[in-house]
Amino acid sequence: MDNATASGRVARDPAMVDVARLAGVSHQTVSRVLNGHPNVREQTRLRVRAAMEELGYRPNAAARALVTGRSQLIGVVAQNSTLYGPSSLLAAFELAASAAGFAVSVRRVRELDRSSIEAALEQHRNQRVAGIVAIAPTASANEALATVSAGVPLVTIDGDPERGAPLVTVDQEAGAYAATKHLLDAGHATVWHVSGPADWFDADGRVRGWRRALDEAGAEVPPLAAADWSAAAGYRAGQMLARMPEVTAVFAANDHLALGILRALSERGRSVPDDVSVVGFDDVPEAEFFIPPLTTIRPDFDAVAAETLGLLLAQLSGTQAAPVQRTLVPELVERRSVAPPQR
Amino acid sequence: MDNATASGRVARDPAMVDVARLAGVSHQTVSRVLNGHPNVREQTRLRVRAAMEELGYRPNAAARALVTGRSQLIGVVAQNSTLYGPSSLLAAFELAASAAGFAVSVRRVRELDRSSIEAALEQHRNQRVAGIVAIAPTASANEALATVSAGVPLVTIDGDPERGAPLVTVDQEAGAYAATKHLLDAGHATVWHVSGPADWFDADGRVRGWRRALDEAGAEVPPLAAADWSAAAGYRAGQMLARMPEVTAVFAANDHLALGILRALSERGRSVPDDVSVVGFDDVPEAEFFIPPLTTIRPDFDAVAAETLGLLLAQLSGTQAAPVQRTLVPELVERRSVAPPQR
DNA sequence: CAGATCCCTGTTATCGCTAACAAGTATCGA
DNA sequence: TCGATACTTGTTAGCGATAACAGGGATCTG
Repeated sequence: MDNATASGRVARDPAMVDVARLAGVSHQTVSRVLNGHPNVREQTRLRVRAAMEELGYRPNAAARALVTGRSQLIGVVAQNSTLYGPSSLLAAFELAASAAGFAVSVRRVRELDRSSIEAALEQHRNQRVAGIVAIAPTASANEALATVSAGVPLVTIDGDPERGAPLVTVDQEAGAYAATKHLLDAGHATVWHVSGPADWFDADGRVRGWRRALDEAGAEVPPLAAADWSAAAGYRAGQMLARMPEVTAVFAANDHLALGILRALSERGRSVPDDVSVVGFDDVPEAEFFIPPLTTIRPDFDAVAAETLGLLLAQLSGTQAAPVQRTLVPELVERRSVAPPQR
Repeated sequence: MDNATASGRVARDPAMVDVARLAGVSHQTVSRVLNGHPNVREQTRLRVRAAMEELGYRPNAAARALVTGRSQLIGVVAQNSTLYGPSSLLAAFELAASAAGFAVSVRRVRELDRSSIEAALEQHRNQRVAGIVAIAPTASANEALATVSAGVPLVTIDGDPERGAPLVTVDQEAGAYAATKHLLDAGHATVWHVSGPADWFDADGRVRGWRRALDEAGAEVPPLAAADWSAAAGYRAGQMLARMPEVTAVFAANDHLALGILRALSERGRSVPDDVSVVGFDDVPEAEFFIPPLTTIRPDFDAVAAETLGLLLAQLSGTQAAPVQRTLVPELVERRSVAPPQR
């Protein structure tokens, strides 16, 4: 019972053999045309292409993946968060990958713990993804990744540089250093810091950059205000800082913290930047419209995404055997939340 | 040349036949165990599971997809944006799908035009995705979707209710109505509106809800301030509104517009909420820390994601033949940006 | 002009799985 | 006790592509 009868119509989606039959060639020749193999006569190529067009032929990725053992899929493991940085990164990566002809399969995990990450990697490998990208900004996530051999090319974003695995990061320390130095250069005696969650590398790097800038300037290192990434935590920290007259400059670990700090300062009548200067990190699109417009540090997420894809593709093509790490230095964006301290 | 020799080791990843050999059954029985088929003896099931464990067997999704014609993949078409609403929605959907055992393949398009969307759908179908979710909040996106028969279950989010296709939306009109009514109830003679981009359904619905509330109250309908979704556009609109003494209440189409408006008002010395009341839409996490904390409308993105997945799974199981539409009503979150008008 | 070489194309085997059918054993009611 | 009806398992045949090899015709070389 051939359901591809002389009528020319087939019940199922057209496959390679259907195209081959219509074009009067073998399915192998169709395959060659599809994959751009050089040794096909021009005339044949045209005939095959016409047949594909006519039947609305669409290659079956599953069949191809089965025989080659590799799909045109890149797996991503990410945390379930709407934090600006990770979200932007992911969006940028998806766009870059789509442009390169890869689909991106995203697995969100609730927590970046060992078992969640392992499960996510497992499922990616079941799908026979060509490579995996892990957005792993915490220590626990990195420990988990270290114990798991992916079996496929793996690139980590925002991970642990010590691990020696392929990695793309934003240079948090350089950004924090620039932010702090900018405040010191404006004439402040020292700079206070409201930090992100302790187990994030990003937060840690920003603390280090802040401290290094203070050390180099010989400035006193004030106590660290530990927070998380939320505006709420920034507000709480800001309520403390606002009460201390000696606080004239604050570097917040991200823009949302800075927003909370701005409100706390405003509520206590401390003017920004006249009484207190504030610098953030991330340059969220709306930072320019905070009150006042926020001076901040801008990482280039598009560049991070592009580098990540590049590293992954290099591993796929086997060009790159040794692990490679790339670090991107963010830039300072000056707005109106910084001024010299008042006399 | 069998490379799975008596040594028990295989060069390639273990396949079903390897498990079968070790467990002393046929590969079909392994398949049955894997798929939870009922008619397998308990003892056999255990033996097979043990063999799977021992070999570290992992099913090959490509092979399964090839034979069944369907993968455990859900394709998503989304625009390349970091707007809070779509991003949150996507993250929530990814989490829900992961929990249900589906991978989510995301294709980002730069623009929601016909050819981009068609290309994205095309690639999803090549992957033999089980179903597709389109985040299609603009008219052009919906036109494109209407002309394309997906050939697989398709659920649209934020799309055109007129199309009659399966759809999940937030009730923009109800949200906007509630926001506007809240301001009128506070005693304002009328409410001005800064709207989102004209070709978005979300923006359109919010305009309609705003107008309906005004009409019902018999209030004058002031000219519409058309903007996009950005804080920058809000700021520009705010600069106009701040100059007009008769403006005492503004409903912004989203929180970031509201942020820009707040800054513009602040710059011209018009106090919120004393001189002007403002309501936003979205309830971004940091809205509580705007100056002042923003009264806004909160859509439940988790619920939207859950409904979407539910609709898709229902279509997959064939339970749901007729197109179904679900609408979720957002809630008002009262903060401090609304007060009665000054005497 | 014979033999080697290059192009182009076709044939066959295979990837790892599920579907469909077949067949053997156990359980049951008459 | 015997046929009917489970339940459990195995055998065979694809799914739609690529890989490897084979072979025929044209072109090149000496």
